[in-house]
Amino acid sequence: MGRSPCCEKEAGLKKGPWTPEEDQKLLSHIEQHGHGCWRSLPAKAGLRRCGKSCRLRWTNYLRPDIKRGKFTLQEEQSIIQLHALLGNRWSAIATHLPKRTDNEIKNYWNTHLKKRLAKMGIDPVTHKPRADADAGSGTGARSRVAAHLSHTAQWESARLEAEARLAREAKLRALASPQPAPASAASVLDSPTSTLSFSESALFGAGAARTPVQPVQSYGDACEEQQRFGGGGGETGFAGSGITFASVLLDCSVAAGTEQRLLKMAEDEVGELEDKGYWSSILNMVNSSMSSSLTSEVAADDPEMYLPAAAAAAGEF
DNA sequence: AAGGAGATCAACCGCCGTATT
DNA sequence: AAATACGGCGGTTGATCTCCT
Repeated sequence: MGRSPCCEKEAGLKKGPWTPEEDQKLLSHIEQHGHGCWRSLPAKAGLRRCGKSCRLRWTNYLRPDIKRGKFTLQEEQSIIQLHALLGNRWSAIATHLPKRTDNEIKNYWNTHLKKRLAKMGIDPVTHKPRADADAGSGTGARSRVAAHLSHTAQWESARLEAEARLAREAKLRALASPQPAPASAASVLDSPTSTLSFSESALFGAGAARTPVQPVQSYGDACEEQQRFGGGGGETGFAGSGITFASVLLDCSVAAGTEQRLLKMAEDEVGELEDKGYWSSILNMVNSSMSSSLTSEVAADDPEMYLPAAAAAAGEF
């Protein structure tokens, strides 16, 4: 025998949109008793819904700490950056967007951002410029940026490796230290809908508070730039997200004190690159390409100058 | 004003990892 | 160790809304 069921499966449960009456029942029940076991909640609350439906309604709509309405530019930037870093891990992305649900972010990505990136010539899945987006481009800055983009595949594999490594380390740390993470830290890191563990959140920097990602370079600028170049020019937009992607990755490594290992890993990953300046050189390239057309808030030429900013920003990530 | 097309978003579905027995 | 429940996640659907002709 496995675990005993907390409630029996029931036929004839209601589906579809929730009525205000149902919302009220669910809301008042949770306010009074908490949700407890979702499976048994509908019966207790007098609802003819399955527990799953109740949980979804609560987490995506009824929770008081949910922000609704239009996404701000900064939120858009954060989503794009985080998507480049994490892929379709909506709950993980939601962890870094206070008061936004994973469902809302997912919907916004699918209906708005994906299309916008595609319009800018960026593949929304890989965050790399589409092959056809280069056709007809010829300006110096854009060519230079395009030349740098071959590194993105290396970035991608290095990123995945780094993520896995940091997750492993976080898990080991959690196992090594018997005392649980402070409740405050855990709670700040939780998103309204995500149950992402503290150890997983540690991916983004040990002890980092959960605040929105502070973009180093404005996605808005990239959009403007894209408009200036016209619809086909995706490279600039990509460079815009690329530099923040770089900063995000560096932020993680600096904050977690793993930059040396990350550098080593990157070297292994990109065999043809020989020295530890790999990440710095990428940053340099991206920065220099950006500096030709965009005003960057980071040191454009010297990656060493960039690092303190990254370390400072790590606290925000 | 009517109808069609596209956009939006709440909700469902199926799968997976973890907890429990 | 195996079986099962449960909660959570990401993908998808379909009802509704908005815009265009």
